[in-house]
Amino acid sequence: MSGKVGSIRDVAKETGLSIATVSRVVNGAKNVTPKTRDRVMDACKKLDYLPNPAAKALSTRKTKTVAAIIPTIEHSVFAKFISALEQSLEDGGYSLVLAISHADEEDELKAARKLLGMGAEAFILSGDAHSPELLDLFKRRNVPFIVTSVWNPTRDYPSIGYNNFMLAANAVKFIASKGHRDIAVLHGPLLMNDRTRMRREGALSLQSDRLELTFVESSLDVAGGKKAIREVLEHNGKITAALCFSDVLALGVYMGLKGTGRKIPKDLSVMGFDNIDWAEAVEPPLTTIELPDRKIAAEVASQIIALLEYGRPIGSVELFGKIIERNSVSDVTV
Amino acid sequence: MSGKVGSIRDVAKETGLSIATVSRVVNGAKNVTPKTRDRVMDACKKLDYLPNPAAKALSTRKTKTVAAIIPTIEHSVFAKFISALEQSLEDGGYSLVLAISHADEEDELKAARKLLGMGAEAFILSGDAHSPELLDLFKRRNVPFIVTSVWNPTRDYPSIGYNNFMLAANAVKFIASKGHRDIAVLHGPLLMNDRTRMRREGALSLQSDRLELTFVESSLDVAGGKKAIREVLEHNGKITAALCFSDVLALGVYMGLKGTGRKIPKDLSVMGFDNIDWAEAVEPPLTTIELPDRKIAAEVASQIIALLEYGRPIGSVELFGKIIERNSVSDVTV
DNA sequence: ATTCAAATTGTAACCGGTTACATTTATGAA
DNA sequence: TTCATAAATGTAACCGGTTACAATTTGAAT
Repeated sequence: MSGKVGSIRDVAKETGLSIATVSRVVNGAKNVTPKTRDRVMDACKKLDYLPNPAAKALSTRKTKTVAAIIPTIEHSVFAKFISALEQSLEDGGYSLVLAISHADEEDELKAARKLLGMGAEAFILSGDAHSPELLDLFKRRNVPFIVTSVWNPTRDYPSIGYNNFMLAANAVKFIASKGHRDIAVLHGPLLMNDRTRMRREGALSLQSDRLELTFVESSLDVAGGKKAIREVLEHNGKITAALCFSDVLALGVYMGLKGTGRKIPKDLSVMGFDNIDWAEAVEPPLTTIELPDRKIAAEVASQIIALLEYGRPIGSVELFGKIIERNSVSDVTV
Repeated sequence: MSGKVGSIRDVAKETGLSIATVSRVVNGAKNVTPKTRDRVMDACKKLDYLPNPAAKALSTRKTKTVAAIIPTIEHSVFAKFISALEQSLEDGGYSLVLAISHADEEDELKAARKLLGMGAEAFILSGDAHSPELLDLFKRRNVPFIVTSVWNPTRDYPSIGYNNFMLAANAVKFIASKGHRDIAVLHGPLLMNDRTRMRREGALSLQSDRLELTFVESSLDVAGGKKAIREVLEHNGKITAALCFSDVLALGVYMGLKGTGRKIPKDLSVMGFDNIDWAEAVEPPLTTIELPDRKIAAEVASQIIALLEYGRPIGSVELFGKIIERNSVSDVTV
């Protein structure tokens, strides 16, 4: 399709200079006369010259491209993360290429092969469950990668994220501190989602004879939360609070209560996870945990760039969530 | 970083064959002896060989990469679109590279330059407002592109999407058919968003002495819808229905009504746009317009591939929205 | 066994950049 | 003016694939 596009030799011919000189000015080398620089720049403009990326990548062996593989882009947490990542990478002169794994290790592996085949220089993975084959592939080819969303210092590769176990434990503690003794914990699918699993374990670690936790798994959407809260309330009338491992589930709880006569937070306290953009606008405003997704993205980008540009090794870093207290969880009314 | 990776000449050496033959088997040419094929494949596996994409792109002048520039990824409509696009392109052997324009023509132009510099062979743009410089750049370099989300057969470049003017007009007609005469129309920022502008005009075209439309602009999020509905209801008590050009605004309306004593749909009918995944789960279930975003993505992908592979020219295509009637708009109670 | 076309494999040029090294030009001190 | 040195520019090899064309092998027919 694309018609003839000017090459560096065309520019050289146009200016009467050599391709080496053209290359120098295009790459901003300092040792060129201002006069020649201008001459070349004019010719570039005139010929509409853009360096051929393939040629450049071939001779420098650098594509300035990093890959991210995420389970889905259709959840705002990931969308926000990707958006921030793209921004940070861009600022550092790198491009982001994206693939979706659908939370499937096989798909992730296939995506990684493809992205490698596109020249990705480093990888950003999500979560803590990856096929051994993928890890092996990275090791054999010496491809740097970071795992995000989770923080797990026990692995031999770097992870940047939060401690899901702690986050959930802290949320439970917060609710318990309001006097709640019977708490429903709503979460999305456990299968292939170690983030959710870690949160569940964190909550579970606080279970005791003074604190009864009822776990309900549902699809990770509003309909799931709605269905889940209705079911659990029907079977267990003592529950006074619902902890949702995702704000969309919390919205489901809001909707599930409509028409039941129960009010939030008088009859049921609800707490979310993520601090999604509408968490404050909902009625009553949702108490939730703000996750530092943009910060993770920035940290990931800066570490990857530091590695790729200066060989500085990547270290794991833990980032912390913050409870945003609004009006959806109240002291238990005796 | 990456350690030595095998090149095609290494594989040739390993097998004792020539690089041409290796290239043939790697690319699945038919005229190779099965025996040689196996020999090469084994060596590839053994040496962990992956063809260098830059070299391949350089000699074939094909990157198998298409670019999409979208205003934001943080709205589910775009996220869904991108997800579907990635899928369809992938199935056709192409990769998607993504950039975010923040609904800014300058950013869009910059992104396009960068993506061109990454070797994108075709572009997918969103909406109908683009800098002339960008259009000119594409024309000069003969880069194929499609505009999506909108359908506008008057332009000299192809667009695949829906007719926003008609969509909004139909929505207004639908609400009016239930007997409503005073309708609030809530929409996001008009600035830099021709989709919203076209919808507004479509609604406006139905304004008459029998049909009073009150337009309210707000930020495109739940908080915006909430604030907007409260304001408009305060100033105009006759309003019996709210048409929201986005489901998130509709959710804002739901929230805005809480505590005011007004009920949906008894006191206020509300209709959305998008049929977002939770539209059905909300209480009462939201009547809205389903937009064929996945279908657009599939259509866009298949046309782009047909062009890139077989030179088949791209044609504009109009896709239609569909009103999904649930329980949030009712006949006006006199 | 010989011949010849068809099938397989090899050789080498080319894609469009970068860069080490060689060459030319500019600068300034003697 | 002359020469030493530094700065600017040029030459050509190289990155790792693809592919036209040449060379070789295979196999069927005579």
